[in-house]
Parts: sequence; C-alpha cells; structure tokens
Amino acid sequence: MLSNSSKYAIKGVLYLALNSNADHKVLVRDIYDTIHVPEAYLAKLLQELSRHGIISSTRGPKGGFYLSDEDRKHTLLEIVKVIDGENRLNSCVMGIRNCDMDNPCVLHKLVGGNKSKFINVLESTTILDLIDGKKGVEEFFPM
Amino acid sequence: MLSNSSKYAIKGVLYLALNSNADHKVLVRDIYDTIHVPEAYLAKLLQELSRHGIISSTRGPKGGFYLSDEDRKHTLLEIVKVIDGENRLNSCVMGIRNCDMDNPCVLHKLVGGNKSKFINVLESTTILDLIDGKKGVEEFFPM
DNA sequence: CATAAAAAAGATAAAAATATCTTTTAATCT
DNA sequence: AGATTAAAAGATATTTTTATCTTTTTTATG
Ligand code: FES
Ligand code: FES
Repeated sequence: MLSNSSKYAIKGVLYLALNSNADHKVLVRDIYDTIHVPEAYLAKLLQELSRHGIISSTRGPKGGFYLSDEDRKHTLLEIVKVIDGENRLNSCVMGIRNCDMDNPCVLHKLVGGNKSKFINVLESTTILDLIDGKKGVEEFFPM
Repeated sequence: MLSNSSKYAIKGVLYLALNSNADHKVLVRDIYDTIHVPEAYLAKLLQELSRHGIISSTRGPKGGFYLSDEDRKHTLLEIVKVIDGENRLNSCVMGIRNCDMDNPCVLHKLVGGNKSKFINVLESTTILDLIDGKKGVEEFFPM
C-alpha cells in the first residue's frame, strides 16, 4: 500500500502540522519519540520533503522544520510521491504494466476501482484537511 | 498492496488454472517464460503453495504442478496469505496497530474502507471465478 | 569574528525482499 | 534394480528498503 518511509513521512508532517509554524520550528530530536520513528531516518525523510518544497526548514540556531500556511495545502499524494516515487502507486496490482483502463489485467476489474479510489483520497486530501477540527496531538499519536 | 511474490504466485496459479489438470501436469520450465517470472523463484513459490495445499504437484517423470477441481475453489486471499503471511494485508495503512474499527488511525476513515473492500474481493474471488468465461491464455498473458 | 546550533549531504550498516544455485527425495519407466 | 525425471529442500547471492553514523554547510548570536 504505502511504504514504511511514506508512513513515517506522513506522521512527521502531521506532527509538524499540529505543532509548528513559521514562528515555532521544531527539531527532529523533539519529534521522533512521539511519532515512533527512528531519529536519523526521520531526519532524512524531512530533509527530502523540505528539498522538494513540501515542508519548510531553516538551519542554524532557532532553526528546525515547520509548515508554512502554504505547506499545509499540500496533499498526501505529494508526500507519497516524493518518498516512494511516481511509480509505486500507479503500477498495476499485478505488476504488469501501468494501470490502463483500455488494457486492464485480470484483476483490474476486481480491484482497480479500489486502487484508484485510494489514490484519489490521497490526491484530494491536504494536510489541512487531515487535521481539520482536531486540535490535540493525543488525537493522532501514539500512532 | 501485494508483494511481488504474491503477484508471481497468482500469475502462476492462474496459468495452472488455464493449462493444467490432474491428467495434464505442467513443469515450471514450461510456465515461467509465458508469465514472466524467474524460473527458480517461481518454483519456490509453487512449492510453497503446494506445501500448503493450495495447488497440487507430483514428483518424478510425468510429474509437475497442476490444479485439482478442489484447488480451483481456493481464493486469492488464501494464496496471498501463504506467500505474504497473515499480517501484511491486515496491517493499518499507517502501520500503527492492527486495523481496528474501534480505534482507527487518522487515515482509517479516509482509506480504511477501500482497504477492506480490497481484502474482501481477494477473499471472495476463487481461482475459478477469475477464469470463468475466459478460455485462452491470451486473455491473461502476457501480463 | 568565533562559537554553537541545526539542517544538509554523504557514507556506511543492517535487515528484508527478491532471486539463483545445489543437493536430496520421490516417482516412473525401462 | 538402475536410470531418469521432476519436485522439495536447503544454501547462497543480489538488490532494495530501512536505518544509522559522520562530515559539511548554513545561520544566529555573543
Ligand atoms: S491493469 Fe492491472 S490493476 Fe489495472
Ligand atoms: S487503523 Fe489505520 S487504517 Fe485502520
């Protein structure tokens, strides 16, 4: 479904969404324990997301990772694509060719619909949507 | 979604469903090229399925793998469980705990439904269902 | 400017998934 | 019985994913 890395990344971003903004940056060191992701690994993932403009960061003292208002408009799919690459989600359930309505594999009719719905959810759900209405970390973590 | 191994296994079983029976056993050597699965790897997978009673096999001359009528009643989920284990499919999208309606993670509401539908399809689709109405290998392979 | 803080980048390590190769066992046929 | 065929089992190799460790660069501050 999703790689471990993508799950970690989503967790990290979710934490940032709940606990950071441009005036309050947070360190990996302060996140990893709460969301149960290895510290160094989480750092790599957040760096990757930052490099791709999904989240924000600044170096040096008072630095850290955070989400700007713009960042919060990014979708789950964008996160997944940065971490897992374009192809992982798009590939056919049977791993044959890129999923193609015109040329479906045996399982396409059976499960293809679910797959596209899943992708659709990821594509249409922003970080903001996810935390909408929720206020506490407790509502999400430990997860 | 499904591991590579599971996809291979399903392909192999599908081939057997189309091209074998108790009186016509087939060799891995005659399958792997058509379904594009490494020979030795496919052998391992079919052996595993045979060991678990999902497919049938006999050794020695005139031996090979095949599907009995009973074998054809097995579901896709059974295949996947033998190859990927019980937990891969059941685990939460966010990889947190076993997916539990009573205690859902953030993404459960969004994608949990799709996931259970997917599993449901695998559970309710037998080999026989899959090839029902189809007669030629061409309809399935190359896949 | 020197120092410290923190992300970025790079290198390395460990584990899991994927794949292949070799030996053994069972069945068939002469 | 002996030879041959083919799966079963076991051992090994490769690749990918997951994870950690080290060095470098950037930024802030005294
Ligand atoms: S073509 Fe295989 S799932 Fe769509
Ligand atoms: S609890 Fe996470 S997907 Fe169900």
